[in-house]
Amino acid sequence: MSDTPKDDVSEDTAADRFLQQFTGYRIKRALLVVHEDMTETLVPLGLRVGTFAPLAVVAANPGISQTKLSDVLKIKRSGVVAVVDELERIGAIERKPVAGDRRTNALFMTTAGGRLWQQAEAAIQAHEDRLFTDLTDEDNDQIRDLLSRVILRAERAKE
Amino acid sequence: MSDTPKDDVSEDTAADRFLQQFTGYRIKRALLVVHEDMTETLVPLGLRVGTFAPLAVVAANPGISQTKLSDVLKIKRSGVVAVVDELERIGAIERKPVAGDRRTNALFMTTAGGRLWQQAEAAIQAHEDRLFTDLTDEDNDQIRDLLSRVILRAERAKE
DNA sequence: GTTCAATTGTTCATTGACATAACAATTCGG
DNA sequence: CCGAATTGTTATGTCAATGAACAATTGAAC
Repeated sequence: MSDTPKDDVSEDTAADRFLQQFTGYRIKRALLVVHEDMTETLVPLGLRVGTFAPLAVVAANPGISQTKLSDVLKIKRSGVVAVVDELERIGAIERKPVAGDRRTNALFMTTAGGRLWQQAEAAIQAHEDRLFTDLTDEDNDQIRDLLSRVILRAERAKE
Repeated sequence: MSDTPKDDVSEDTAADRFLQQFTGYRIKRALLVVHEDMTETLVPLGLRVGTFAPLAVVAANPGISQTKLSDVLKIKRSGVVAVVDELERIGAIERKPVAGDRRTNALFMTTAGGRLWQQAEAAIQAHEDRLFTDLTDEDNDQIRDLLSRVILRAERAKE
């Protein structure tokens, strides 16, 4: 990546600056780099960006159902199946039957899954510290607060 | 969307808050809602989120090559082909041969494309104003500055 | 109680937005 | 001039997510 031809740097950055006048584009680019670094962080643990969040939710909500999980993650039930399959296949969580309702699966972390989650959480924390190290704690609070307000604002507008 | 079953609001928002402790997840959620609103904004004009940025770059850089466009957009040349195909098919831009190099395409906006771009830019500006209306101008400057620093930081770290 | 509607998890086909690899045509460098 | 590099292109795959249909099960009306 260090050998990128930069015969035209000024024009490149000018075009880049032009595009970044749009906040939406800026968010996309930010997500791109964060996603990439997060992938590198999780792969050694056998996780992906798409399995980290589900694992986090199950860790914090033992016995949660798949439908509930789909609500929290804002993805469809059909999408949850694949993710839960994967996490079960690597032995991190397991589906258990629920007493009063034979339709529902209750999701629990295994003990191995608990260890995995500990590692993953620490690794992601380090990843965020590393990625956002230029930012002060104040900056971090700000960016998170501002993003939250964007999310809330937009979701309220959808109703 | 207004009839979402909310029998369990407190737990939902708790789980949500838990997930949003991760800035990466927050960015993803923010992008999700922004992307959705942006789509609704662009579809009436015959554009998509994925064609807006290329159109913007061609508008600001008449005669740009596809390879150059792929650099600016941070996508591969093969991906540019489909996007340019689409923009050419709807009559917004056109490929023109370059004098000294028969390999290269120079991309230009058509006059219809110019009108389209004017509308699209105004529409997206309105979309951002609407979506970020809760935020002060200061907030907006901050969020954009912070995202930029995240992007720069991460891209520098990749080298 | 029975029956009809709703819920849960699942499968399958599809989409969107990319990436990778190979390729022909063309241009460039020594 | 010839081999290396560049440009656009095609074909193929991947990743994340969606939508539609489905069987099993549960809930509600009455």
